[in-house]
Amino acid sequence: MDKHIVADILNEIGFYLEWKGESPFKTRAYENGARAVESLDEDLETLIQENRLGNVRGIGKALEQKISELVTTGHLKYYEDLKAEFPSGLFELLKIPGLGAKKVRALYDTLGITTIGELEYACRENRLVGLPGFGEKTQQNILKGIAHVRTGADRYLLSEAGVMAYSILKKGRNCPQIQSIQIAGSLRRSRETVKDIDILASSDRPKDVMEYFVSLPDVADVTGQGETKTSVRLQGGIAMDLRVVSPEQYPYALQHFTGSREHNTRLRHLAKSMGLKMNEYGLFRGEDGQRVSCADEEEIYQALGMPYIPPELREDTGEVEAALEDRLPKLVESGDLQGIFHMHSRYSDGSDTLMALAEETRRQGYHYMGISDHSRSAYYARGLKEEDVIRQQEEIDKLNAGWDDFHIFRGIESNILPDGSLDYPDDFIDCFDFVIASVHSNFRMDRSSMTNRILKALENPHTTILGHPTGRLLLSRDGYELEMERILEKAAEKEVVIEINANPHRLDLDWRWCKKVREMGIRLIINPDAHSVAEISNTGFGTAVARKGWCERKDILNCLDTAGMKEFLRKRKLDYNRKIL
DNA sequence: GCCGTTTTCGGCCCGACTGTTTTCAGTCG
Repeated sequence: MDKHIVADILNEIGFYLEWKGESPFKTRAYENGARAVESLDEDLETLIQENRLGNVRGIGKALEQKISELVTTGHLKYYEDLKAEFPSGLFELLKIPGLGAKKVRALYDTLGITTIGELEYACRENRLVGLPGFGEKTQQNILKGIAHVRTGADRYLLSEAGVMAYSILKKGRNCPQIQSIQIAGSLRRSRETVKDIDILASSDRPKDVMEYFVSLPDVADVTGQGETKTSVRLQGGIAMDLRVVSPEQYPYALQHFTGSREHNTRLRHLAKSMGLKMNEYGLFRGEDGQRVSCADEEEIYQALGMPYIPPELREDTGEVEAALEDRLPKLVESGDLQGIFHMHSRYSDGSDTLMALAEETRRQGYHYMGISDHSRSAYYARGLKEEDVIRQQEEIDKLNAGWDDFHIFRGIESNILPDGSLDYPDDFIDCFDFVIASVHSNFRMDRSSMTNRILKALENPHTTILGHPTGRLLLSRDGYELEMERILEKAAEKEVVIEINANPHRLDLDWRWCKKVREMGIRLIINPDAHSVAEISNTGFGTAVARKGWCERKDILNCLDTAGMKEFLRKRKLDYNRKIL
């Protein structure tokens, strides 16, 4: 059972318990449990089988038992009994911004509302006005909220949100009252999708700054405005929060608003145990309330007895413990990448020539690129027939002869056919320097068939890289069902490299798995999956994923220099030829 | 319901903003 479903059910239980007037700490325990499950970086079923679920922070005996029952049997009696006490639909109402358990209950108790449709009707009939705790404004906001929920756009790709955020940031830098300004929140942590944009600024004149922002043409609607915080919705539909603090408060506020909430909660607990109080305005000594002076985030972490934790790691997945024990990874950086693989040219479905791709890649400071157009069965993408491959390789050889500081590797993105075989016969496929094996068809196989299909591709000695391992498209398509642990074990055994596909719609492998992959000694490669010159810069999103996945330079194959990469690929082919002899 | 160098009971992170209220509950992050 998918962990997101389990988390939803725990949240739903929390909602019912709150409704019933249970202890707020108990309802929070369910919500914390839901978050803990949501952010697991291991397979839930494995954790249960190995009896390790109870070790997860936030999951105690009771939740362990309930989650186990739910996952192993597909049912949870406690939940089903509880749910039966309530009309269906109530939980859906929580999706509307501004509605929580208390207000939903009030709507039900007074007007009998159980669905979003009924709620909308009641608002249009003006029935909410006059209810205790409700008024004209609340009713309007609920209608707006319903409209927004119906658009379905509650999350945005990192790339999309990033573009909008940078545009705002740029304008903010033109505001003379602003001293410092920076993107915070999940965007700064490079989450693959974000719900909103958080911008933090420092100024001695916060009011002017607020006014400057709400008057920007990007702002479609102001949803809240206070002395230090303004909330707006931008033209593109995404919500943005702007916080303004004083220059002295800025480092603390940056740390605070970068989050994650879970990371900050951990830090505040730790601070408390050290006799300190921590909030967005500072780190304060308990005895005299004096601020511990910190010039930047680094000094805040130092004051808490640990080295600086980069934003990408601040997800409460062990980074605080690692920092305290001084075993944080030295994260890979964009400048560490020496070259990029997985590029499509006009030979298949790319829009630029080999020459154009090579020139731009070289211009961006890389020393090599790996061309991998689609293989022959990819009709939809004009996959290469054998004679096309030969033609392309001749062109590559010619181009390579013209450079001494750049190299094009000759590869292919081979479809993994439904039976797990690759797309060209063995005696032909040997002509490539590398092969990226990817699934592009028959996504709806059952878990075990899909796993076996990919395992077979990994067994194939020609497979150098496993491309976009889950096939997910963020916000539109879940990845195919597969047993990732078995895939990874096989990749480790066969020394197959796992791709971090940097296309912002994919970001696949997910960062939550990357940590495990590197612990297993498997190498990852950050690939743009570029179909044009413009998409070469996607690579940066892949680097962000690698950083979120705790990866160091040594974990990433394309940190090898040209000679190292040539040697790596040559050795793999040698090993293969030895095996077939 | 969870958790623990204050450890098996007794706490549980912290603050901003809104809308309704006339001092604060609810929601959000």
